[in-house]
Amino acid sequence: MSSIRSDRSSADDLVEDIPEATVARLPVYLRGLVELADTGVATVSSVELAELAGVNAANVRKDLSYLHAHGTRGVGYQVDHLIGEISLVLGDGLPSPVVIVGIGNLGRALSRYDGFVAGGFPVAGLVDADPAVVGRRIGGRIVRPVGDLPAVVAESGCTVGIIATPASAAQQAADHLVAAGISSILNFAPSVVQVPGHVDLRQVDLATELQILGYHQHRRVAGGGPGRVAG
Amino acid sequence: MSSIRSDRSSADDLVEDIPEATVARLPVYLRGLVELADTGVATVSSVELAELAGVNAANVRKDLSYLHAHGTRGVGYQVDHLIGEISLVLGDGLPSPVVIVGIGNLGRALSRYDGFVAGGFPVAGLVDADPAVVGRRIGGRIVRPVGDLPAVVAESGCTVGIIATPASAAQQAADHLVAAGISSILNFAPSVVQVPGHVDLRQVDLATELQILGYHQHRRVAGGGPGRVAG
DNA sequence: GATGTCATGTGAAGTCATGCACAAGGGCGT
DNA sequence: ACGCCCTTGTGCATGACTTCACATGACATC
Repeated sequence: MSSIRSDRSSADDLVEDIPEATVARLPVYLRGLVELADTGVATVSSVELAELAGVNAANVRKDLSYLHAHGTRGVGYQVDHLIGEISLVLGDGLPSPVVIVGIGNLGRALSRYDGFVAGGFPVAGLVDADPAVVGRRIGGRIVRPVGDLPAVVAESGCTVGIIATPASAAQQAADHLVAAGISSILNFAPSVVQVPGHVDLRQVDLATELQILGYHQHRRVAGGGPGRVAG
Repeated sequence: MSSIRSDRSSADDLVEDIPEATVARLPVYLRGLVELADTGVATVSSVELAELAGVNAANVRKDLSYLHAHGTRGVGYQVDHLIGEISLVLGDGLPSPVVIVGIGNLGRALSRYDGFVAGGFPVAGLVDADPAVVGRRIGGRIVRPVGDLPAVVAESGCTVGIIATPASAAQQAADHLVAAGISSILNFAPSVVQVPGHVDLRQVDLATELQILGYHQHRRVAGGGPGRVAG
């Protein structure tokens, strides 16, 4: 495993190439581990952690093998050590402030969302294109115009942008964020946006999720029923 | 393709087995297609649709081949026909009301989210465990106690539950929803919840998404530093 | 100190998804 | 009516991820 790509690096003993699927599970592991640590549990087996995260135990072991977080055979993994390793990999050592673009219903809710701060992602600024919204005070923060985006980014050194605009404004918002130097974007708008290759974009689409649920439900009722219900 | 699994059914010409990855893309296609239809476009090629959805063209064709939405060679796909087929597969013919559990910041935002109604998912009810919240009027709807969940579900015939509670209450909320007869759950709480096999559960986790972004960013800066791109 | 028990780490196989490349086929111009 | 061109539909190969199964290794007990 490590020998395969030993050609490069291994000088920096940091993460080299963690599969996306694994990366997506690490935060879930981390949550479970923190919970365990709060309960005073010192060690955890891959089976326990797997149960906590809702995945296969072998999967957990393989995932953790990508980090330098080795366990002890016959015992398990050390909870606090694992927390440290995963946090390190996720870049959680230093908090990354976020800026939220689009202060509508969703944007307001996100501004006040405790999970951001708790997860090391304090809200550094709020911007909106609507002059009627600019200047308002949301969760102790003043909404600034989109034109201030570069300034907000520069002041706070924030690196993550959250798009909470309507779909029609999402691409513009993304462009502004990219122009301001943001390199990671979380897009809540139901719209496909294009960004340069050096920018990382993730989509969180409520409507899509519901429609996927709708498919399975529709299928359960119509497709799985007796020859198809049809009402 | 059709001959492979002609052993069973083919009597019900409905969808039989669409890959998850395809299902996840269908809503994106649908959005693009509706947009095209609004612009008056009648036909679309797989290449155009692929660009609109941000995926590969062959992927689009393969995806659509799972539906009974065949195109015309040399021409492309008929936009309105495609819209009909995808809507049908996603069960979008009849709207599925949703009930939201947990009326905090996020729950309130979701209650007022226009995308739900537009996507055929009208909000049928709001419930919360906190007596201080119960009785309040949010977006024209009264918040009811969790105990009313079975009644709300029965009245509205809603089939989708949205969990917008804190993580600590998520499992309880899920249990209540399942007990009330809900078969599809969208969980916004940062917590793994267990549901019976006949219930479909999808996770939407803002903190996790941010942490995934954090990984890539961290990696770009720290891991990729000297000796690789770095800018 | 030897031995049994337990959990990790990983090779290997199986499953799923992606993308290329090309044959099949329909429409349009001449 | 013929043939060209364009786009669909899809076999196949590649790659990514998951899961099983087992050997490796550590700890505790006797």
